[in-house]
Amino acid sequence: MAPTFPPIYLLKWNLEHDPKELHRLEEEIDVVFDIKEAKLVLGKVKLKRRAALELRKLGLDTEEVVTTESEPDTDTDHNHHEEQIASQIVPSAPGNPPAQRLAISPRSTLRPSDETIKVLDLAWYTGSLNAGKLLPIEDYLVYEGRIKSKILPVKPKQTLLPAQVEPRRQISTVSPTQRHFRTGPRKFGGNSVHSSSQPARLLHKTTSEDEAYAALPPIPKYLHSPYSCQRPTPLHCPNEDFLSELRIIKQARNLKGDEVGVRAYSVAVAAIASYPYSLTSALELSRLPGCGSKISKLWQDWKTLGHVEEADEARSDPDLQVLDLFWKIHGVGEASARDFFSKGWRSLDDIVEQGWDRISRDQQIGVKYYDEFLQRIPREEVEKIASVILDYANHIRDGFRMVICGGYRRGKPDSGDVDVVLSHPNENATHRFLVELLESLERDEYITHRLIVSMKNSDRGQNPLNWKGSMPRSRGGFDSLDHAFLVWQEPTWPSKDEDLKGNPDARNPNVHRRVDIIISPWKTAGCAVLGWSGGTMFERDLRHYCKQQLGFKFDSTGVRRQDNGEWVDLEKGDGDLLVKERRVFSGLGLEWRDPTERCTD
DNA sequence: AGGCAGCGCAC
DNA sequence: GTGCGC
DNA sequence: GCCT
Repeated sequence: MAPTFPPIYLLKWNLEHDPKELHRLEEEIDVVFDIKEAKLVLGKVKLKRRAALELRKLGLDTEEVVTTESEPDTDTDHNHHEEQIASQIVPSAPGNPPAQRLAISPRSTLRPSDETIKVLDLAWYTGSLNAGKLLPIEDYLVYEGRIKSKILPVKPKQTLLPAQVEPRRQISTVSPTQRHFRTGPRKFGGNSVHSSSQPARLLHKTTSEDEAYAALPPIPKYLHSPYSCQRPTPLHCPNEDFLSELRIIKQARNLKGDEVGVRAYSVAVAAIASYPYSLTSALELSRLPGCGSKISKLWQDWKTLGHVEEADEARSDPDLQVLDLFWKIHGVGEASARDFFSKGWRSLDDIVEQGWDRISRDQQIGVKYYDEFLQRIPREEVEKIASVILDYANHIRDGFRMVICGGYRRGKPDSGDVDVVLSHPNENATHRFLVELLESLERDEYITHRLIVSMKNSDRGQNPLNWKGSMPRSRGGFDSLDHAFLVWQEPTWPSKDEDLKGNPDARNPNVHRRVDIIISPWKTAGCAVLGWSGGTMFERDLRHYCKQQLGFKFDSTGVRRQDNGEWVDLEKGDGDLLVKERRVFSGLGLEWRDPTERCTD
């Protein structure tokens, strides 16, 4: 006789890429869909940390219960939730084997703080089925957590079923003559709990639409995620020509002030950029996250007509060309570009002649070095600049570590600016350091302008305690990082001495470059590196993922809880900056992505 | 039918 | 508060 | 514009 199971909540994690199996299990096990009704949580999880993360996603903030004897109840935290997951597993129906003492430690006092939630390996379920009775849970217990607090509403969203993609209206599907094959075997997660009792059923009646779907190359599993931070997005992809069109439309929308459009096109670009096959049909495209009917229509036009109308219009619109020219001035965004345009200005000369005093200092610098800032920086020069910075840093205080981030780290052959993150294992070394570094670089004439210097972290001039009001969230730590955005120019050139002899005001011919220097406290340096390395969408989605899925707030200064702002340390332990960055990935429940796989733009 | 990242700076 | 860059 |  099959045993009767207590109410079970099934974690979708690691099952979500196999929706059929997930559905089978959900039906076979009589799962509850609200974790609060469950006595037990099952999942294909092996790691405590992962289990805790998954619970957090569901709105349960837990701390591990060490399964030795009952911990001393020093727990004064009072989380008075009346109904909660009981500490004991009480089968919900009669007829279960009486001998199963499922609770680990006998607890007579049912104080709320004793409430724990247990996460078991799915194998417990299959094993129990096979045995015809409920097995002891000890061998299968992955994680036992005491509920610290219920988090606000953290949505259990993201179901990720490819089959739920709604069939689009007939877009004459170019028959996929060219079949694609995945590069590797499908991974179901090896140890999957195959089918003991229930034979696989047909989930769908086969309509022609379904057949069209079935004929498509399978979507790589990572593309089931709507978060680009969960996908490898290489610098180059098979659909770059189409992407170029989308990027043109996106920029046109940007110049027109259509923020939402920009967002939508950015999402679509990021998804297509991570798709490893050459697209063969609009239907195929419409399966990707962020790619709906509009994007599919654009692809169809592009494929059949050879061009995309909106992109053509953008290219040939002279007003847009002017807006774009202005927009490329450092310090000029979409709003200022249109503002300039509305003043009747049509060229950089117009700005200089008619508006020089009315534009900001940043914009003046942007105009002055317009051509130079648009020149790409070869990797070699990026490295040169970075090594100067590191040398100067170490000259002030030895032991600095540096990672060159930005496009360089993503593998681009050249960059628009230079981003370096510096840190030092000694916490004190980074404090108040940026000013010193800037002064020494200025002394040797590397820096021609400071665009911004932000020092929330360190002492800002006279007022050492000025920022303390904003510190309660980061206990015993720094709240932020120091950041300088500079105009950089190599001070020497081959014929310098000669030139100066002839003319004391001889011009330095080296190109002016924009350089970001970030000084991060060691304990959050992994976050800084991560936060400064990804493409725009990667970084956006990272923040979004943290908020939606984990209830965390991520930025380059660290990870904090959303509800109370408490700092979450994901970087504990030895290791260099890159190790710390990896810890952040795993602490956030994310698969490692090499920087070269964060090219979402 | 609401949300879309979220921060610090200049102005 | 808005605009900007990241 | 797409998602939930």
